[in-house]
Amino acid sequence: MASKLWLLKTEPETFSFSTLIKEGKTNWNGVRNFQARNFLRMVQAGDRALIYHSGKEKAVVGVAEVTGNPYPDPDSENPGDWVQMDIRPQFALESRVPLSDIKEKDALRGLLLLKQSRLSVMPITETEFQTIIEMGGIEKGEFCG
DNA sequence: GCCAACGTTGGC
DNA sequence: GCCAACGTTGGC
Repeated sequence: MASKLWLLKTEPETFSFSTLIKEGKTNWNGVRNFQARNFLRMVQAGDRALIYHSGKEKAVVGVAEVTGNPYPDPDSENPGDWVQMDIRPQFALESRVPLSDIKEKDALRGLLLLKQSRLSVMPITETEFQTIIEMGGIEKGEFCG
């Protein structure tokens, strides 16, 4: 099964990539948006995700790996309806990629983030993923995909 | 601080 | 089922 690529959005004041690195893993939960949930259900173990900081930062800061398939979020009123997943940090970008740079890049014009900034889980293409991490100073092939 | 986009709620 | 009002989020 080919692994998929995602972009996960978080408020760094609430949860940041550096916290993820410090803790070594986290439980990605609390998604209460139908569209985001539908994407989250499509995530599978081994998928990778860019981590984007919204708010003051507005930049992609790193890459995380999904360590297990999504499972019910016990914090929700209807645990059957909502899911969560476990992720771990893979690597931080050498330089963060600000939203302003993303907007100027032709290859990233179709990025869902630009149209629906409120979506907390969204799919991205291989090209978009590669483009962003290269903008972040990571050479293609520098990590094991 | 403001506005745009989106989601939710409630009246009809 | 429609739509207005309101709340939330996020960017500027």
